[in-house]
Amino acid sequence: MSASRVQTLTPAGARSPEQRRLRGIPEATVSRLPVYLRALTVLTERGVRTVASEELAVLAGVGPAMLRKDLSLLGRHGTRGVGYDVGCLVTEISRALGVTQAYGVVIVGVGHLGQALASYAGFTGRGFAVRALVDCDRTRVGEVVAGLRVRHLDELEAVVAECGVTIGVLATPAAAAQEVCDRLVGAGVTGILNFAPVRLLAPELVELRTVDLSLELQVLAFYEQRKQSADGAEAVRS
Amino acid sequence: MSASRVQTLTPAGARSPEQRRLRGIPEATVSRLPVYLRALTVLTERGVRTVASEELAVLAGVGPAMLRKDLSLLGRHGTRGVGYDVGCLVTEISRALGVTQAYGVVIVGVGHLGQALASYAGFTGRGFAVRALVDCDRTRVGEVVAGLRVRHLDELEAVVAECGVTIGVLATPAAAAQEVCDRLVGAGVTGILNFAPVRLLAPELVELRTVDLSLELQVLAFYEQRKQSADGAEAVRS
DNA sequence: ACGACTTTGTGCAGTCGTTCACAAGCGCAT
DNA sequence: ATGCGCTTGTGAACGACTGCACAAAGTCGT
Repeated sequence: MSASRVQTLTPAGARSPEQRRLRGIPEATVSRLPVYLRALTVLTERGVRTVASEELAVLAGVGPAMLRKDLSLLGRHGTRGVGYDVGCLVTEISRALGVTQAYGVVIVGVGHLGQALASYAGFTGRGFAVRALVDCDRTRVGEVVAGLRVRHLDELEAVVAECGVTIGVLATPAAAAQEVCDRLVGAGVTGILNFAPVRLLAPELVELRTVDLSLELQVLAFYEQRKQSADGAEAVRS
Repeated sequence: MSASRVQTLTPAGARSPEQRRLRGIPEATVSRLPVYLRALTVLTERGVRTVASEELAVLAGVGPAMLRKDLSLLGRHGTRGVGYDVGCLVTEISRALGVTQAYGVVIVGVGHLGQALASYAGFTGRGFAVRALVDCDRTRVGEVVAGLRVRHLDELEAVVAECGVTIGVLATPAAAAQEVCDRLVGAGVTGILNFAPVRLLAPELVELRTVDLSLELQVLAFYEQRKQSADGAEAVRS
C-alpha cells in the first residue's frame, strides 16, 4: 500500500468544517454569489437602479426565498416594499466575495485554453488582473498574448514576485500540473485554479480548486441517456 | 414588469424533482461519477486490476463511505474482502453515465476556447466525438482545427443533420449565445453545454448546462479574502 | 397624516446529502 | 472444512440546504 505515504499536503476539498463555513456564509451560498453578481451587472448595464428579489431570482435562476436568504447573510441591504438597490448590492456582494481588491493572477500554460482565459472578460474584470503569462515552450516566449508578453516557466518564481501575483491559474497538460502547482506554492501563491484534469495536492493553507471541462459534458451525457430511456418507455406506453 | 412574458421555455436548473432524480441516482452522485471514472482510468494505465474503496476514495478526493454508497447505487459490483474490479467498474460507470455510445458533438465558436475544447482529451475520448466546428467569422471558415474543417454558422442546421450531432457546445461570446442556442434546438440537438457567461433559455426537454469559467475564480477569491482576514486576526492574537 | 399595498427578512419544517458504525460476505491459510 | 481477517453494502443518525408562509417594515397614494 503506497497510499499511506506521509505528507502534510491535503487534497482539495478536504477542509475542516470551520473553514468550510467561515464567517457563517455557507459554501452553497458562496457559489451562488457570482451568479447574482453577473445578473446584477446585466441590470446595471440596462440602467436599472432597483430590483425586487423575485425579478433578480428569475435572472439568476433560483427561487426568490433562497435569494433573499442568501442576501440576508451579507447584512440588511434591501428596502421593504421596494427591493434592493442594484449598485449597493453589487458593492456588497463584491466585498463579500473579496473581489474589490484586484488580485494579481498568473496563467501558466499558453495553449488555447490559457489564451482563452487570458482574454476572458470574467478574468480581466471583476477584481482580477491577469499580470503574467508563462509557458514552458521557448518558441512561444516573447510572443504577446492579450497584451502580455509570454515568459518562460523558468522565470515563474521571479514573475510571481515582481508582478505581485496571488493567484495561479493552471492551464497546462495534466502531466505537468502537479509540478507547476508545487512551484507556484513555493513562490508564495496562496490560491490556485486548476484546469488540468488531475487531482492535485497542495498545502492546506493554499486554496486549490479544480475545474474539469469535460465533467459537465459527462453529466450532460447522463441526462441525455436518461431522456432516451424515458422516451423509449414513453413510446412503448403510448 | 416584462418578466411575465409568456414562454414554454424553462431556465436551466428548473427541473421537476422527478426528473432530477430519475432512476434513483441523485444529482450529487452523478456529478461525482466522472471523477471516479477519471481516477479509474489512471489505475487502468498503471495496470492495477483491483482497488479497495478506501484507496479509490483517496484518488477521487471523497470519503470511503460516500464512494461505496455511490457505487452501490449502480448495483453490486464489489467483492467483499477484496475490493472492486477496475475494469468492471469502468464499464459500469460508463454505462450509468451513458458514455458508452459515442455522442456526436458540434462546437460553435472557434475562438481560443472553442479550439481548446476541440482538442481536449475529455471531449474527444470518453464516448464523445467532436464531429464539427462552426464559426460565424468567414475568414476562419475552411481552416482546419483539430483535424476538422471549420464551417460557417449558416450551415449549422445542415451540419447537425449530416454529422449526426446530438450535443452542442457553445463557445461563443455571450451576446450570440442565445441565438445559437435557439438554432441548435431548432436543428434537433437535445443537449447543450454552454460556456458563455449568460443565462440561457431552452425548451424543457433539451438538457442545458452552463459552465462559467470565472465563477470558480470568484469563489477562490472569497476564500482568499477569508484567509487574509483570518491571518490578520491570528497575527493580532499572537 | 394615515391606510393599504408591496416587499423584505426569517422561523420552521421538510428534504436531501453525508458520515458513522456494524453486520454480512468473501477469500485465504491452515 | 473451518476459522480468521479484510472489505463491501447499508441502516440510522446527523447535519446542511431549500422552500414555505408570515410578520415586520417601508413606501406611495389620497
